[in-house]
Amino acid sequence: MADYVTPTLDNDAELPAVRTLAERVFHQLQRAIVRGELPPGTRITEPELSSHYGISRGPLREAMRRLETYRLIERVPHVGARVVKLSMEELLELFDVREALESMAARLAAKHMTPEEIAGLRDVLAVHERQDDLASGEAYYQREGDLDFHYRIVQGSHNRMLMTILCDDLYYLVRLYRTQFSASGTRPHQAFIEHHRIVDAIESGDAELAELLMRRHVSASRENVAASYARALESQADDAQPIEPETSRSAT
Amino acid sequence: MADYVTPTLDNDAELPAVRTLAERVFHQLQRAIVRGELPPGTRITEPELSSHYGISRGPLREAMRRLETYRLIERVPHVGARVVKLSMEELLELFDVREALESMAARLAAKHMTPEEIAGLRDVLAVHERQDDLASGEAYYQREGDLDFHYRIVQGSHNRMLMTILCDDLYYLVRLYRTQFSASGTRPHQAFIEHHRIVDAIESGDAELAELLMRRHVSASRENVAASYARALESQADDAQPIEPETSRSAT
DNA sequence: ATTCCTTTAATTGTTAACAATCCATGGCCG
DNA sequence: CGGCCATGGATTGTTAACAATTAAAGGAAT
Repeated sequence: MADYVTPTLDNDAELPAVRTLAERVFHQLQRAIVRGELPPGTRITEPELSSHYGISRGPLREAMRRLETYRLIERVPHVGARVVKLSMEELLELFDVREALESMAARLAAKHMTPEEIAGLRDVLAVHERQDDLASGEAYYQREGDLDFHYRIVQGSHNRMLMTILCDDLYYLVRLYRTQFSASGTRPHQAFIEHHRIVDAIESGDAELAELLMRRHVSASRENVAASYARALESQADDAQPIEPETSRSAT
Repeated sequence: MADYVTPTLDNDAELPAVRTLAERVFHQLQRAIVRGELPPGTRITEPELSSHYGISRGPLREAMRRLETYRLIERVPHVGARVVKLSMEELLELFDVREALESMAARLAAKHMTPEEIAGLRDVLAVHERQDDLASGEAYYQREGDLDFHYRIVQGSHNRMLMTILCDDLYYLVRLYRTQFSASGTRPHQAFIEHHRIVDAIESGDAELAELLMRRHVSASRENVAASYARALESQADDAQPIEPETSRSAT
């Protein structure tokens, strides 16, 4: 619950020292969901999973409850659980939350970040630039780097509650969105420029500016996603596939 | 997990239709903690509590895990759980988070709130005013009303994720802080004025202004708490009682 | 007397069996 | 032929016993 995830790619070595069966299975299930091995909407049944992972239902239920708190699955009493099915509306809502929290984080980071932390942030930017030179097409790793950048600023806020909400509670959800909507990681170059400006503002201790820039940065990212989604909808309208009935009640 | 708590005082009738033992015990424990019947730092031991509530350890563990997600208790694997002990630093951190999220909520509310919702908001203000006339000393219920005001605006944002985080995840924590720091509910009149201005901005659809005013409102509340805490520390310095050693590492 | 180790009691983690609830299938009646 | 009710299977909720880990108490050696 309080392990402040470090997002340095997901290496198989499960570093967070798993001390219990429930923890181990939680990590395995979490990875399976985020990677898409358990597609959204999949029914999760306790006997099946417990036998699959070779544990009994007790620890499995504990793992499931934890998945529920991270909003990766949804449970209904006496009925069951399913892998969460994300909608574009919810993704845009998440962007609003991130805009509010991360701009606050940038403001606080400008006040509280240490010189060492700022140096580390510059290093991250340097790595991005190098990767951008090598393979500007390989947007996947670069997006992981984007996460890294954002999380370092959150850490720099020195606000534990902010860290918990952004880097702990919402971490898996952000990654799940990324895989489910196939991570339309466009506008990488513009993002770089914005990152640099944010760091400059933080380094000069200009809290107001850092906040404003981060706010615009997240907002621009939101609009970018919304636009590319609208485009996808249009081009989809030409094809045969209509939207499946379950999601057709979206326009509330 | 998704029951959008209605904060209309805590009547004993447990309305959220408790369908399971774990749920019932969760509510009982939650209330006991928020009311201070289980003081901060109290060790929670499973055999003791399960026998006290007349259930077995299974459902109790589920209730405890839920308490953990609401940050009302803290667990350490193989060791145990304790009721969370709040510090002033964390309270101020919580205010920063609320400032970020609630100002965003006000902005969205100005865009999305329906006339009916706005009318309901005005009703809440009217009730406050009446209570203020009758008993301006009775700050307790009035503070509950303050919660009601804030939560209606969050509902008005029509952003489910915002609602979940503010009205669900952070709800109990806010109430716990209120009891633990004995709810220094000062400056009620000024708060009324600010509430009115916020509603005016929302009604006229001025998102920018609503956001700014809510931001200042929460920020002022934060400064008020910080100031009265500093005052309390001063007057305490004269008395015999020094701060207990555990919290003396506060000035980081 | 203090430090280290051993042992022991208590608590948490885990398991498997039991009970209650839900959902779907199939038959019955209108 | 369609809708309602009963029945069966499966799944979740709950329980109690078992295993593993931890922290503390007590004794031996330096």
